[in-house]
Order: sequence, then structure tokens, then C-alpha cells
Amino acid sequence: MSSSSSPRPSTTHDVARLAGVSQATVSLVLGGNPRARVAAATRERVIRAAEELGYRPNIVARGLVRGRSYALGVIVPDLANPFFLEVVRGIERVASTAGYAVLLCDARETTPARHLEALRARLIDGVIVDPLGVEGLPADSLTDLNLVVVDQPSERWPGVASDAEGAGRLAAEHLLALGHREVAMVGPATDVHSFRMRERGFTRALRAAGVALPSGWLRRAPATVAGGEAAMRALLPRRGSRPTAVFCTSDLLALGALKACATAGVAVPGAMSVVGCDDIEMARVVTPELTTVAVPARELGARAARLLLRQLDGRGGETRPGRVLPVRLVPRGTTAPPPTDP
Amino acid sequence: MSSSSSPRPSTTHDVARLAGVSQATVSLVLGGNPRARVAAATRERVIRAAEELGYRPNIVARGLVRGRSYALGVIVPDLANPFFLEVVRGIERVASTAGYAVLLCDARETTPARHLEALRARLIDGVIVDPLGVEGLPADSLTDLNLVVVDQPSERWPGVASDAEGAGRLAAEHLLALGHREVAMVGPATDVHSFRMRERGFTRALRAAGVALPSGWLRRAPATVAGGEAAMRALLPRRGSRPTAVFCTSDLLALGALKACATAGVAVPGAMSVVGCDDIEMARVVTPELTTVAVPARELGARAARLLLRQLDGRGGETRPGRVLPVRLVPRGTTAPPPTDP
DNA sequence: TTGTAAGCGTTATCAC
DNA sequence: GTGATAACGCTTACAA
Repeated sequence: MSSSSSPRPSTTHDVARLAGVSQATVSLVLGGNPRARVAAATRERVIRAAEELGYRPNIVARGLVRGRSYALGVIVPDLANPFFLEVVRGIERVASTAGYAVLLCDARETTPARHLEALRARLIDGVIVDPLGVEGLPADSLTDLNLVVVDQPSERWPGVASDAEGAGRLAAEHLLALGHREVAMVGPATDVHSFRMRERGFTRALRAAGVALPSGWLRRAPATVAGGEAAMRALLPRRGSRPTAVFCTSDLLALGALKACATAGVAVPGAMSVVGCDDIEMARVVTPELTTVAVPARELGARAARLLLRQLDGRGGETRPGRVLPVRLVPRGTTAPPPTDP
Repeated sequence: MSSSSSPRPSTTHDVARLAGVSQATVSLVLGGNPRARVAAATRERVIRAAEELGYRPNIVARGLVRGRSYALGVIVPDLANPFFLEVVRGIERVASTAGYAVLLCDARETTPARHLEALRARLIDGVIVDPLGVEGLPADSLTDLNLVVVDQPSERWPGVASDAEGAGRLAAEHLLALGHREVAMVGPATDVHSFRMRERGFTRALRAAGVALPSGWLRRAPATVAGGEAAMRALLPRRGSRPTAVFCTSDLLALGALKACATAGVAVPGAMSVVGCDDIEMARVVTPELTTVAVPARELGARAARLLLRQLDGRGGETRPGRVLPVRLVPRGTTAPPPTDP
């Protein structure tokens, strides 16, 4: 029977006293140490006493002596982007299953460097950095830190990644197959690696097909709905000289682009095709539904977490590069052949 | 000059040795204790030594002795709902400014009770519970815990709230003013208090105007896009016997409803008016833009955090009830007078 | 003003 | 098997 409210949480000492054993024995029994050899009778008594007192190990104390906190840090560029949220969910699922807490850090609120400082002070066991340019971080904030990177290449840190370049290529091939030749692209001006790779995959596939991407048709905008809207607006004005299709390197941008088209009275996909990237839930909410490239966000997060956990358990030696997660095109309602020229 | 990579993070002992003082003195200087009286020269020396070694206090150790972790827990019903995310952001902003870390817990991943257990074990200083029915939680998981509730009434815990009932009323008055008499409502079947209050405000205002809400027109669905879509689909079938307007107690639901209308070819707002609640960013992304009731999510979070922090500092005595945050109707494109009957 | 010393709750290393 | 005992890094009386 579990006890009721106690003013001060009970400790191993309390349990020891009640069970009539030494505090160390309690630790041995309750510490979950597999190779702890304790007499069955003693163990039994300790466990009952612990239940009686409603004993809960103090993770902070344990962390102090073991030098570990059983907590992970996660730094993402922007939590408001559903894609990153999905990655975080993947991380949380496996972390909490393994008994780890997750400290979520949004780079929009504080700089990654400051977040890192705060995390270290908490004896964080490891950190997962979603595409954010770890390389740009102050070196000494990274020393002796268990780190796993998501969607960015690194000599120094192990990581997991999706096929970002493939995502761009898929988008291009889809548009090309539909017959588009006048295409534009909008992406954020950040140094987030996966965004750059998406762009590269797109432009390369275009070039391989002999299609040029005029510099004026490469719009930069923050990876938000508002950003996409503004970018598309800039792409629309002069009839005749506008693209017939646009690739947005993030669904949020694509949603904004769709909005701009709706506002301007440009029919999608009749007069303009739009392709996004991520496949967030909202992609299927708009009408017509957004054609996009699906990226396995949750799986990405889960793998990153597993990789980090393995590393923490010392089983990190096997740093096999880790397969790049495949992406896939999801053709929906915002793409069609270009309008036949009047 | 800050030092470069050190294998083991330096401690107060290291600083003491370098500065030629005792470890306790270092603690006095660096501990930020306002009433610590240390000679200016000594203090100077300690600070320089600390910088030299790149000393960072170990928050875990400090937490152990002070019985505090300088971390806050936040439990929300569903992080995928942008509204709650916004609340969290408000919390994070003020928490991190005050030097507190935030542990985010999504009730969809693990039960609130388990989350609470995990948080306690980490000596969490306090917890903010977003509308989730604290009352239903096991009593002994709450004893001796600093808790602040958001958007739910409680005898036991201080909290902050938005005018949920007012939100429902505003939606109803808007619809009534437009001339609607055949109205439906869709909301989640949860025990989340704010949702229930929104419903109550809506139905009361309706009743006050002599308009009935047939039981078949009160649809229950999870507070997600998919949920709203299904609920609206159920509301649509038989022409002639369907409502002319729907109030969704969450924007996510409203977005789903809009989607269902689009799929079924029902014109919005021509043949059907839709009102949401929350005013998330996506509300302005769809076309037409969603009429909704704006709730100050971020401010709600910020206030909750400030309240909790004040409580932690012992200044909690002044538990003045805290003003209820006002909401306001944002008329946009999804509402219009009902179609003139054929 | 500064140093000494006693913990905070746990784990881990030894003797017994 | 079990029980002292020494850390872990820090704060905080209390002594000097």
C-alpha cells in the first residue's frame, strides 16, 4: 500500500531505518544495479519499506554522484514549425521510454550558444541539435559534450539525416514531368544545411534537364507562412513574365505561397503549380491539398535519440554513418501541367 | 580571457586554489548571494580566477543542497496544437529570463501522472499545468508541489485564465447578429475546462436569444483537424436539415470543418458559416480566412510563469485571483449571413 | 572578512 | 551478503 502525503520526501536513509538495514543496502537493492547480490529476504524487506514510504529516488542526487543527469537537450530552429515539432516528438518518445527527460530549446527564444551553456550547467547528458549549423557554435561550448546532429553533415559529430538533396530533386522531376520550364524557388536565407541541400537537389535536377533558374526567381524568405506569402507576391506581378511553378523548400513557405495566389486571384494549380517540402499535417488541410515531398520527421527524431542514447551507454564506438532516410514525393492538388500559352 | 577546452569542468575548488582562497569564499563570491560580505580585492581575484578557468557553476550540485533545481515543468494536452505551443512560448520567455529551464511534457506521449512523477524525481521547483484537469490527478502526486494551473478553476491552486465563457458568447453573438438561427457546435469530449466553458458560453448566449441547439448538432470530436473534418462531415449530409453556421471550440477543429466543406462542395461562407476559437496562425492561411475568437495564448503563458516564479520566491502570499484575460472576436472571411432560403 | 566543516541524497569501493 | 565510508560540487552556519 503506498503511503499518503509526506512533508519531506523520504530518502534511502528512511527506507533503511524502516527495513532495519544500512542505507547502502537500500541503494544496492533499489539502484537497479543488475550485479548487486543481496539476500532475497533482505531485498524483499527493503522493497516493502520503500513502498510503504512511497520512496522515489532523487535523480538530482544520483546525477551528482554519477556525473549524469539523465536528461537530454534538444535544440531546434523554430518550434512553431510543425516539422521540427514532429522531430521532437520522435525524440521524446524514445527518450522517455529510456527514462530520460528532454529539455526543449527553441533557437528563436535564445541563441543556441546560450542554450548550450544552460544545458551544460545542468549536467545534461547529451544534446541533439536539429539543423542549425553546429559548426558555427563557439568551440569551447562544445568540448566534451555528447552531441548528435540532425540533418547536417559533420566531421566531428555523429548524426542522422534525411535525403534533403533527393527531396529537391524529386520536386524538380515532378515539375519537369508535368511540362514546366518556367520554374521558381523560394527558400530561407539561413545556413540550415538541409534547406540548402533541398535547393541544390532542385537546381541540379533542373540544370540537368536544361532548364535555367533565373536569379530573380530564387526568392529568399524566412521559413514561415508570412515569408512564403511575401515571396510569392514578389513572384506574381507582371503577367507573362512569371513562372508557371514554384518549389518551396518548406511546407510553411508553400502554404504562404498558396495564400498569396489566392489573394491575387491566381488559380492553383491552373495558372500556378506549387510544391512544398516536409509534408506537415497542414499540407492536407488547405484546398487544394498541397503537393509536397514527405520527410520522415518523427523517424528522424527517433533515430537521433537512439543514436545519442547508444553513445551515452558507451556503445558509441560503432559510429557507422547511418543510413540516410529516404523521402518521397506526394502528388496532391497543387500541381498540374503549365497553362497552355495564350 | 576565457580558457580553452578542459577535460573536466572546473569547480569551486579549482577556482579557490588558483585564487589562493578557500572554496567557501569562492562560493560566497560566485554564488550571487547579495548579503555576502567579501573584501573587494578578494572578490576581484576570485572572479578573475573563475574567468581564467572558464568556471561554470554546477546547477545540479547547487540544486541538491538548496533542494531546488531551477527547472520548471510544463504539462500541456497536446503540443501539436499551436495554441498550446504559444502558451509554452510565453512561459519559456519569462522562465529563461529568470534562469529557469523548462521541461516540456506532452500529455499525448505519457499520462500527466507519470509526467508529474518524473518531474518530482528531478526536484522540479514548480509545475504549470495547461488545461488538463488537475483535479483528476492522484492526490499524492501533488502534495507539497508548487503548481500553477492555466485555464482551469481550482480551489487549491493559483492560476491564470482566459475568458473562455466569453469566447463562446462572442462567437454566438456574432452568428446571431448575422441572422443565423440554425447553428451547430463541435468540440472535444475531453474534460479540459476551457473547452467546456467555451461551449457553455456559446449555448447560453444562444438560449438567451431563444435559439435552440439540437442535440444532433452538438458534435464531439478530438481537437484536431481530422476531428473537425469528421464532425463537419457528419453535419452536412441532408440538404435542408443542416445548420447554416458552426462554432468550433478550437481553430484546429474549425480548419477541419472548412476542409470538409471544401471537399463536399459546400460554399463558405455562402452556404455555411464557420467560427473558430484561439486565433492560431493558420487561421489566416486558409482561404477564406477563418473568423475566430482570439485568445492571448502567449500572455497566458507568461502570466502563469510569473505567477509560479513569484510563488517560488516566497512572494506567493499575495494570491490575488488574477484578472481573467479578455478575448476578442476577429471577424474574417468564413462568416456571413445565412443563405436566403430557397 | 575568511576559513572550517557539516551536510544535501545518492552511488561505489571496500573491508567485514 | 552487508555495512561503513568516501566522494560528487555546492551552500551555509559557525568559528577564527
